[in-house]
Amino acid sequence: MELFAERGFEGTTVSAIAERAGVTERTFFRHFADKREVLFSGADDARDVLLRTIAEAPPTQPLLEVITAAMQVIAEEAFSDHLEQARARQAIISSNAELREREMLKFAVVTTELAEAVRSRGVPEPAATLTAELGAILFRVSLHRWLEADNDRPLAELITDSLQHLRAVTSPA
Amino acid sequence: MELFAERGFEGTTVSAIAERAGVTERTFFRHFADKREVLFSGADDARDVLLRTIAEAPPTQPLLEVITAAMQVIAEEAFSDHLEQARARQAIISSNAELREREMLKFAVVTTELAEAVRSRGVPEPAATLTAELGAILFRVSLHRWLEADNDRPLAELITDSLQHLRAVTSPA
Amino acid sequence: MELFAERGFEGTTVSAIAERAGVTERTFFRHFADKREVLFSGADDARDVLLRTIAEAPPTQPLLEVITAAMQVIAEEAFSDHLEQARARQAIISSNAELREREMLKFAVVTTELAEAVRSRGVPEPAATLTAELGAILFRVSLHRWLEADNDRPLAELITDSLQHLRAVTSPA
Amino acid sequence: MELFAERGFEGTTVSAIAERAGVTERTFFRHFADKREVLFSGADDARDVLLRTIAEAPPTQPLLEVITAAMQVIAEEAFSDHLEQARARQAIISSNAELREREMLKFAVVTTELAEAVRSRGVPEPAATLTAELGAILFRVSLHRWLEADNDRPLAELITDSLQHLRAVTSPA
DNA sequence: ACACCCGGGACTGCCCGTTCTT
DNA sequence: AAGAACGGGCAGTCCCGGGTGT
Repeated sequence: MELFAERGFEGTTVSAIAERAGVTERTFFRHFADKREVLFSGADDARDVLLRTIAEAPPTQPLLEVITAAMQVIAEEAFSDHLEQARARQAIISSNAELREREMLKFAVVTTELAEAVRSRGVPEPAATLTAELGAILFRVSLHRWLEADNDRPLAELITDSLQHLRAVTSPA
Repeated sequence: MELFAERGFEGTTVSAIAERAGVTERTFFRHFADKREVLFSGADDARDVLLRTIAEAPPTQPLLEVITAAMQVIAEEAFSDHLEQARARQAIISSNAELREREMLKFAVVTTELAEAVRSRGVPEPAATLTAELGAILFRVSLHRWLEADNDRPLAELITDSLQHLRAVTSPA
Repeated sequence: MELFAERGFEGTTVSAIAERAGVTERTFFRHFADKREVLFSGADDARDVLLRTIAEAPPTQPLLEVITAAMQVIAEEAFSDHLEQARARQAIISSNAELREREMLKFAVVTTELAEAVRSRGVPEPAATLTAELGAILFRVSLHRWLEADNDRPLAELITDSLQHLRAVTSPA
Repeated sequence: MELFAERGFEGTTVSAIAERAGVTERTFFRHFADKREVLFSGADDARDVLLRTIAEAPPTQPLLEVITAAMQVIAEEAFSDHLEQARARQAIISSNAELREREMLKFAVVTTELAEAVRSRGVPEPAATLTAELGAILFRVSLHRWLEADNDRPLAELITDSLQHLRAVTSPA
């Protein structure tokens, strides 16, 4: 992270990272599948929490509310206390196309798993995929708003707010 | 494309592509920014048509309908006559993580431009971004359904259908 | 020069230079033999003046004095009014190994021509080459001292001063 | 070396060198920082010997003599038995501008370290740098004379001889 | 689990030659 | 004579993987 902040992602070679960590390049690749993965290795925990929370939700609750509630759980657990850190990380990701690609792939994988979770609650396709994708959008848009420089509202609140905007936008009138 | 079909994307070296095309590797990279770009270089035209169609739509029409209508235009122009080709292309992309990443980046770029187009029609944030993202989802889900092996409905129809599903999913009840 | 100052020599591509100058890359290479040459194209004038001044010196004068006098001429003509510019240029050169190499080659070429000029005044080898090399050293050391941040003595004076130091260093005692 | 002799330096590609050595291009660059370095990789040993010999010399000895003595040590150790080899190497270097540049850079680096060694024996600037540069010149001129086709005097003797010429040239009379 | 050595593909940058145009 | 457009070719760097030994 220090190196990325100093020289940027592209300006930092794997060799330099390994040296700073006191290991060889080869060892770096034993821990991370590739260079980008360094910035995403922590995300798996949040994903597990998300899916588990959804699985444990009461079966009668509307799906979109189940999902937003689960996202608010991870918002509290994994994000709320690390705003500055999240901003720094996002700044690095935003400055590099390859990292943005990877970020979207990560989101897409979770979205796919989310769709699977929705299906297993009895929703047929294409509604299940659409629901999961809506959840992903809500989280992405809310996260983006949360990370904006002039924001001071908590992430969980922004998720609720974004859901309301979403409903307003979707209504046919 | 032939080479990708024969040996897969990863199994095909740029050197082999260049040789087949009768040029040097260096020349390949003058025409395509990187190896993946070969599979996406045609998408820019569709994007231009999309944005232009939206810009020319009557200003009173609801945004989501403007967007879906524009997507149906490119569905007709750029997709409908190339189903088998699109399936082959999608099979290659789906088989490779790097290509899926690139595909999502392309979608994201268009989505950003779409949000800009929506804003320029008077919609404030965060509604503009949400609307653009909804449009992107609709297109992605519809395209996916269109490419499925057992599908025989036209893409434009699937877009309309997906929009209705979307509205059903979003309604609070 | 602006580009080199902003992004460094290595960080500046020929393509960027050409673009800034409003021409194509190919045209750049018609004017400069290679990228490094941009920083040395002005040096040829000084060299001509140096060699001409030596050729015109009275034949009885001691060689080392002829050379130092000629160097003081170009110190006045080509350097004295451009201290800050010379410092900026030197900072760029010093920051890059390839440029330092080229700088030394340039010096070496002049030194060879200088040796030829000395020989043509009747000095046999190896004295001629040694004399020329001494002249080159004097100029290099003096130039370096002149460019130092805390220096305020004129270049011509530093050349005289360096010659005295040189003599002190060479005397066998 | 064989390849350079056959086809010249520019006519020899790194790919050809690697192939002849039975490794890949990639491995070549792991051993040599760049193509030119092949011709200079042995010089580091001589440099180490030079600097160590100077460091071990009695502190009262005049500096220029310390340096010439040290150069005579490496003349015996590293050069005297390899005249033909040195001539072949020099012929390659002389035939190519890039190699001459690199040769001069190598000399300059050693000269800088030499100046540092001189300073650490109590000589102030600018005398230290001048002394080191004089040493470098002596070695270069002597080496050049040694490699000339019609020479049969040993390198160590030429160094002594060149020093005397240098003193004659420097004396004000 | 780490070290070291090598292979190999993707890319980029510099530089050169040709051809057509102005 | 100078520039635009296009391609060739080589050096060099980076990411990443396999093998092997400890």
